[in-house]
Amino acid sequence: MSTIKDVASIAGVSIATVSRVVNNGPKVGNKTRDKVLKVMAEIGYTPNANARALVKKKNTTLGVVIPALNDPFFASLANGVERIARDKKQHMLLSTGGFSCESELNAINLLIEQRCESMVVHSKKLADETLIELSKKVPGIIFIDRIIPGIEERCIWLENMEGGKIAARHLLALGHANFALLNSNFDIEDPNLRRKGFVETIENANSVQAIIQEINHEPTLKGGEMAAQQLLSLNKPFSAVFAYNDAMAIGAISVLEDNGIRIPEDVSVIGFDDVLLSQYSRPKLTTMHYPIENMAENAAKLAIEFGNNSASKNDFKHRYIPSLVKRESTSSCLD
Amino acid sequence: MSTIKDVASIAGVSIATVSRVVNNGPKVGNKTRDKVLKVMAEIGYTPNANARALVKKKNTTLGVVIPALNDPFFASLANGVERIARDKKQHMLLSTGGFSCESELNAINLLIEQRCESMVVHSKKLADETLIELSKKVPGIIFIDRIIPGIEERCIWLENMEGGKIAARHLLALGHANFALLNSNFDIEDPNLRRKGFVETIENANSVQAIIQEINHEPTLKGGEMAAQQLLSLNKPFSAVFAYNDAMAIGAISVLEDNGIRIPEDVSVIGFDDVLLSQYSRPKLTTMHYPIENMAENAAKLAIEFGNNSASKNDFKHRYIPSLVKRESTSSCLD
DNA sequence: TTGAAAGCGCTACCAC
DNA sequence: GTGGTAGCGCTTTCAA
Repeated sequence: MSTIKDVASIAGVSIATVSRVVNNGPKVGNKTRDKVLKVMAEIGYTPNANARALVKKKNTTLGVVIPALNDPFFASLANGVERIARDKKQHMLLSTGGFSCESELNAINLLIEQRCESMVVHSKKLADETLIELSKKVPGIIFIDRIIPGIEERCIWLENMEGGKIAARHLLALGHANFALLNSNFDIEDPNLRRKGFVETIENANSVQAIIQEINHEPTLKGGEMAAQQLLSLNKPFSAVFAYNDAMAIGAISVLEDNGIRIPEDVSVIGFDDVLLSQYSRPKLTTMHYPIENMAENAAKLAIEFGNNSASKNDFKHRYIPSLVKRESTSSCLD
Repeated sequence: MSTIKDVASIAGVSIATVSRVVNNGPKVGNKTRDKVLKVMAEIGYTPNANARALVKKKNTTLGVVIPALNDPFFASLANGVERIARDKKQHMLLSTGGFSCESELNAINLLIEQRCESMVVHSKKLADETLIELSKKVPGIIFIDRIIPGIEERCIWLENMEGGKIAARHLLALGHANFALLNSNFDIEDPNLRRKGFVETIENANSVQAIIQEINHEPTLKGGEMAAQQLLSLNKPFSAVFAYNDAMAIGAISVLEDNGIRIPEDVSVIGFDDVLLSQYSRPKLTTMHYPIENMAENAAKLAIEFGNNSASKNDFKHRYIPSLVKRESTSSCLD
């Protein structure tokens, strides 16, 4: 691949001049500029971003860490970040962190090696202290979907407990009293918070004798199916299901329907996340809207500002509340 | 951020020695190694990948270009590439190419600037000649989901026409004679090829008087809804629908059902791609399986081999044929 | 086993 | 307007 030297020598100018025209620098004669441009086109010169980053001590690369790509929730996250990257003429380096401590740390280190000045990181496994350490080392790092005491200004998060409460209130208002909670078995905070909000709200309600059966599984379509199967085998009555996410909800619905249970006539189901899929499932899924794409956009903007040391502190929203999207999978309890 | 010099001076050794321990180089005394390691940990040293890439004239970065992230089909593609990247200890740089010539070229150039030695590119808009030019400049570039005459060894593609044929044969075998083709209105080759295979097969069949109505829309859920709406308003009989992709198929099903048409009792619907969603739609979608993740993995391996000049030509599969996945959305024509 | 030094491709500063 | 050149952080000879 050709270098700036090649261009310079063919065009008969110095590399300084070539650099100026490449960077649209000022003070370049028109004929010189044209000549250089012509040579660049002829030999197909493309500047080396590594060399540039090295001398400028700065990248045009925005890093993202998500657990995996093939999950619509994380795809939306990445998509939000990507949009901002494009807006700000940055590139996006994506690194998947999987679901373990080590791989999350690896993914982040990779971005640091590339000297991404800004990064949006979705980490659930790493300890608070590790992340705080990291936040000191990398000024432009922002943690999404997590709240870390002490560095809240570097975090963007959703109030999971609120989500549980809102879902419970909705189901309670519909007259349900026998609940099933199909929760994630991942060892992270979110399922606990959602459960807490859900359970507390129900227990504080005056409905006599509300019961809640909880079953934990992988937060996937498959996991939802298995959880529903298990729920059915328990053989206890329930008229409302709160699933950890839309995937579980839809998996559960499919098993429930296969067993002759009508949604929402016999059982109401509510999901979480509001991924695209939930609008197209049958029945359309009632769910808690998680504004992840919007959050990701803000995280990316914040990361870039922090990376530039230009964070304007005040005008950023860090805390988001999910909202109920009422569709077709929930209805009044007919018992 | 600290550099190799910092480590060297604190540890009281030369930068050459530090470099050796960082790279697990040979011939480093044990105490020296330990001392250096200790300093690195203390000051939180992370090697600068840009500097490294500059001198080695080589990256550990595998580039990918896809149109967008928030489409499950492309997410699968990226996921396949990512898996191989991880296997081969490479990083993945993702660049979105959108749906225009300029943005596709931008996306590719970005990867070239970063000097990715290997890249998997999904380009539908750029001309063959441009891509051939590119393939000369970048030895490790592989084009996925496209076949470019002259550089077939650098391409991995699916036989779209075959897909259309197989879908048609399936529907014909079920006794259908009145067809609707809900095709993509994108100006690329795929919809044309799928149509060609579909239409030819039907016309060559001996069924008297087969009719095919074609409607074009965006290849999305929304587009499928609109296409179905339009189809209904045509007021002509049809008992089988071949959609450009699963999203359109599912969008169409939702409109059809809203209009009291039962799937598959009244109308059979077949999709294309076999994205995860199609397993969980109701009814479960009959579709053409597009082994995109597998293709992407192979593309990534190929890209890495070509990037290393070590392409072992013969043992790579370049041409893929879609296969029918029979689920619940198609059945015999009862008319 | 270790160090000195050249040089990767580029930007930015200083001369002219 | 243009050229010369130091130096970004690192790897890799070559010597010692």
